[in-house]
Amino acid sequence: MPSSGLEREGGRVGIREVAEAAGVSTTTVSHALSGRGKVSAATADRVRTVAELLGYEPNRLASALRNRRSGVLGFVSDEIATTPFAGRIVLGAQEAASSAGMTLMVVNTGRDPVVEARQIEVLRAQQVDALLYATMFHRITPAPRGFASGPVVMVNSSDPDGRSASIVPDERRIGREATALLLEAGHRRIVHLTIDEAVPAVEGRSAGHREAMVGAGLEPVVVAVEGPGDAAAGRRAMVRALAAHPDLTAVFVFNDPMSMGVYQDAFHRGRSVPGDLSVVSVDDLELISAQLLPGLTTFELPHYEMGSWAVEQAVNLIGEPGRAASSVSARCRLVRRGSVARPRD
Amino acid sequence: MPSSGLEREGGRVGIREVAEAAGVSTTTVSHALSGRGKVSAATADRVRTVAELLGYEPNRLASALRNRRSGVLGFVSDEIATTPFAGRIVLGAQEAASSAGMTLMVVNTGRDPVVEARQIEVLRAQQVDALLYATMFHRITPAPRGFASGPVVMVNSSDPDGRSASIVPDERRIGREATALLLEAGHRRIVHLTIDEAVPAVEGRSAGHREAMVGAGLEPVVVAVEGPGDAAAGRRAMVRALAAHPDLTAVFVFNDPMSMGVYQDAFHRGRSVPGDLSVVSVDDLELISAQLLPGLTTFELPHYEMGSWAVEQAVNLIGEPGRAASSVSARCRLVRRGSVARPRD
DNA sequence: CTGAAAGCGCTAACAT
DNA sequence: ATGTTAGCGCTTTCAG
Repeated sequence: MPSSGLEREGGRVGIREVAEAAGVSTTTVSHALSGRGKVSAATADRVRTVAELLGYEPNRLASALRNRRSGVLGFVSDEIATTPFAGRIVLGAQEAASSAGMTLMVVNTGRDPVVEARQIEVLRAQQVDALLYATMFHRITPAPRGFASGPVVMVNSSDPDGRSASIVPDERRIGREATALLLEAGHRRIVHLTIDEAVPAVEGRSAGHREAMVGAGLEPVVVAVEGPGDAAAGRRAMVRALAAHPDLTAVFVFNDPMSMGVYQDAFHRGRSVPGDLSVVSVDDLELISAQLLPGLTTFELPHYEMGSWAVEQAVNLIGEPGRAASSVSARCRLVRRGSVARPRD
Repeated sequence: MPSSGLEREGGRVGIREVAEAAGVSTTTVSHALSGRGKVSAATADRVRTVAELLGYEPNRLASALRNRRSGVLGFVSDEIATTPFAGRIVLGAQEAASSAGMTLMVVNTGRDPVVEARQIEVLRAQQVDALLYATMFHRITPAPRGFASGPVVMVNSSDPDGRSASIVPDERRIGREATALLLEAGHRRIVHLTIDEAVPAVEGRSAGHREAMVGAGLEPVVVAVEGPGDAAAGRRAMVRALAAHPDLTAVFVFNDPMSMGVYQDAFHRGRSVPGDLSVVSVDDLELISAQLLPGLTTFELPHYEMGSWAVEQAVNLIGEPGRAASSVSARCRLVRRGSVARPRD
């Protein structure tokens, strides 16, 4: 920050210039600045002052080359532009990396295996110390091939054979807790609106729902429509649900876009949320959940936390080859807005 | 990709191992692989084959150190987690960088000047060749201080004194074209719904709207409510607009979240979109625009294009100190969905 | 057309 | 406590 005017006396100032100006060797400068070797407090101080005065800034490339450690984490994501999910993961990763003195190098694969391979190669060439492999939707997918130079941790996806560290949302728990919320509000005629894809998010939430219903002595009813899980799917699901169960009072919806469709259907029928229909959802896409009227009560997917956990994990694993790779399910926070109430009857 | 099994004969394979295996010097390998020096076709071929066989991968850090060019672009964004905008900019930047053989190092400032300064320092220490400075909302803001080692290009924001290269959306044109669209559909009683913030997006769109209205011999009417520009603001604006102009047939809305509020208001009044009310908007946040019923006709903000343009610009500027920094306004594409129709009367 | 050698900026044995 | 020195892996004069 201080612009002493002394900076850059005819060229970039490196450790050598500092050494010269302080009247010591480069070794001493290195030691003084890193605090590693033994340097007298006096010289250390002088070196630091001189360095600051000269506006010295270490060249991390040079030290990376020497240390065989770049201080850079490779972040590969399958998709970055469609939802704010990617941003939340990146942000979490970003901030954790920053606290660990590391930086993120971000690449995107667009879910193309060829691009993925090429991008991982780029990251490897940049000597990244670890690889974060993030997917925007919870999936089970093999860990990326071709990165052997350090730990790999998967974010929002997991390895079929659980060999890589990974963190995913606890889907089943979401299902249980969402249903419990409705149950506690006094609902009995609850239906779960979802899509029929064989992915962990669908299966987990559904399983959790069934579990909670059965636990309450109720018959679970699940309406699964063809995906993708958007507002149109939500409308279709609602139509089918009401056809079969005209007296339902609450729905647990797979995700926020579908919930938006549920609201649309309710409006068209002149039924009010939450007066005539309570809804709990999953995602907390604020663009939807906070803008809907009434606000949507929904479980936040823990993208930020998954990103930061993954970085912490990766950082701990760097340099410890055989460390146990832990796989974690993250609990999801409920964001209460206005879409759940006691049933009328 | 080929796993010959010969790779890593007891350690990382570098240019030296390749040289040895091919029976030439490291110089020749370097020349052969980069195509720069003069090497006979035969040796060049042999070197390439051997390199591939050994699974050789250049260490970009080493070459960066030597070349004083890292091949890395610093990407600093003010906010990355709330909208998909950031993702689109990053994606555009990402892909352009990739085609130019460069990589992106992403940092986030959370709009905190202290964090910003620190992050830029980190980027500088990583020897990034250029800096991209992106904001998620179009603003006028001074170019970042403290980066003198290469070009800076601003994305979605511009320098008050226009010294840095920058690209922003052509807001005024959006205003003109949106209004023209409504005019062409036959509307006359049009109101512009916006917020009262002194930012280029608000002012530009509004100016364009007035221009188009005046050009059509109509009196422009603008309803600006207090921000932020969310669904609630859209509802408030709609209430005020209808109070003053009960017979309006179309609205040009500042952004998609506000348009969502406009839809909500219309539903509550039992008026249909686009039957009773046409709406044109700006953003193309697909989470909203494609999920509303009917789909929202809206101008897409050119985030992807801005990201890629910025990278191309930066790449061209690297190594050309005194090059002219161009500032550009990007035209925005209209995405037609179902929210505009001819007026009833 | 090919190779020897210097050096990018930093760190860490190994002296002193 | 401080300095000498040898590299990290690559590129590039400059000689041959």
